[in-house]
Amino acid sequence: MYDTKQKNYILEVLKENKEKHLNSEEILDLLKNKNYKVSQATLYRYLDKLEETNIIRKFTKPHLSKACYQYIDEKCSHSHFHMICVECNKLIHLDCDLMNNFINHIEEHHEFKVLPEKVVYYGYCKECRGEK
Amino acid sequence: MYDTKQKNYILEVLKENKEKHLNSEEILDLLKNKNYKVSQATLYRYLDKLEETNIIRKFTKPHLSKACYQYIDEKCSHSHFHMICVECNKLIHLDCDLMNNFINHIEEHHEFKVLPEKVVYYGYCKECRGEK
DNA sequence: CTCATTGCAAAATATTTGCATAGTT
DNA sequence: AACTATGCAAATATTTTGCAATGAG
Repeated sequence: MYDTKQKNYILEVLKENKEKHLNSEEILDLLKNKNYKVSQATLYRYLDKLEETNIIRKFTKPHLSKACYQYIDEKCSHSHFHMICVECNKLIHLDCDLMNNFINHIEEHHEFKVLPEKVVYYGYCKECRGEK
Repeated sequence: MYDTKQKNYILEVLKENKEKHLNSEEILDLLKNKNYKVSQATLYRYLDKLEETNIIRKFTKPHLSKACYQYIDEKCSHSHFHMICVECNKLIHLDCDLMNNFINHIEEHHEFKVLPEKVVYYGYCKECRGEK
């Protein structure tokens, strides 16, 4: 696989936004903001390769039409759950000590190995609960 | 919402395949096999309604382009959660006090009201873990 | 020089929508 | 009769592909 500026641009933007779930459009916007010229086709082609080689993670959610992508940082990516507000669609990261207790309990007592990175809780965020 | 044959056809097929994740095409095929005439538009429109009212669950997976749908069996009316094996696609019901505590903890300490019926844990079941 | 990569536009895929007709209450 | 649901085809949204031109090694 040849090393090209387009690939470096894409990786740069993904690394700078480790904490976010970016869809293709958002990535293209971020690239444009930096005056990096990358076509949509190139982006999709490279995202596929990055996912295959486990450098990024691809997310699809039932209520979102676009797929999202996130750079995998061993330090943080594996250690949190995601919560999505069904009202405002906000994505919230849940960092919680109890989480690991819970995962371990399921593994030990219910014989199921939960993949934490795939956990998404749907519900109502602070703001949207207040509005009701 | 009026009661129509198309809706009954769709529900019938979904109920008969409770254990499976069906995509729109598969549902249309099953309908066709029974000589039930339902258009694609009607199917999508009714699937949306069924999901909104929590009669079926919609799944999207990063490696599948089409969404999948599954009837939620109401025979277990008590509160429980779902686990799905990413290897064999098996759906497992999880009845766990710790889980309820955890959900309550999130509500109290992380200010997010989780919708329990939408909780799905992805991971590896007993059998599929053994194979590795 | 060879072959991978890119960009463009067109195609493919999946889902949604407008509208006239049919069906339900 | 009033109003919802359906089917068709067209529209939309997202992603993928063919192909000629460009760039990397």
